[in-house]
Amino acid sequence: MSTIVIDRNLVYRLLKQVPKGKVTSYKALAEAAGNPKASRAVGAFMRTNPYAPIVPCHRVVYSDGRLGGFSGKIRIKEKIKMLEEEGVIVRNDRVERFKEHYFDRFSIERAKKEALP
DNA sequence: AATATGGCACAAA
DNA sequence: CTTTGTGCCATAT
Repeated sequence: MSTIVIDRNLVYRLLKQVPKGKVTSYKALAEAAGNPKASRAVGAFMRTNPYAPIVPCHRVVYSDGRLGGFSGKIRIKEKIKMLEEEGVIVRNDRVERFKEHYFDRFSIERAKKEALP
């Protein structure tokens, strides 16, 4: 019996809580949304994100600080550029001082009240 | 409807 | 540190 395993809209709303200059991970979002195992699905949500760039999908990276994808290989440069404009230094596909920039203090309560475009 | 492919994570080697 | 294999869930074909 199956139920919803991870709520796509909830993930988008949670992601909106990540402030400029910070990053989060696919895993953190999956956890916050209630399914720690669904990190890969979160990636799929980002890939088909209808609310970009209102929903800051460029602020989502691997849980170890590496960048991961962004629509293939070429446009990864743009992700880096956006992040650096927000104050996040990226070197060798890795976020510098990852821990300091890492955000995972999501509020599920606030997210549920958030509206989506 | 069935299989393949991903903007992932984690453990083992 | 790297590579390889496995689990997971949503999308693309």
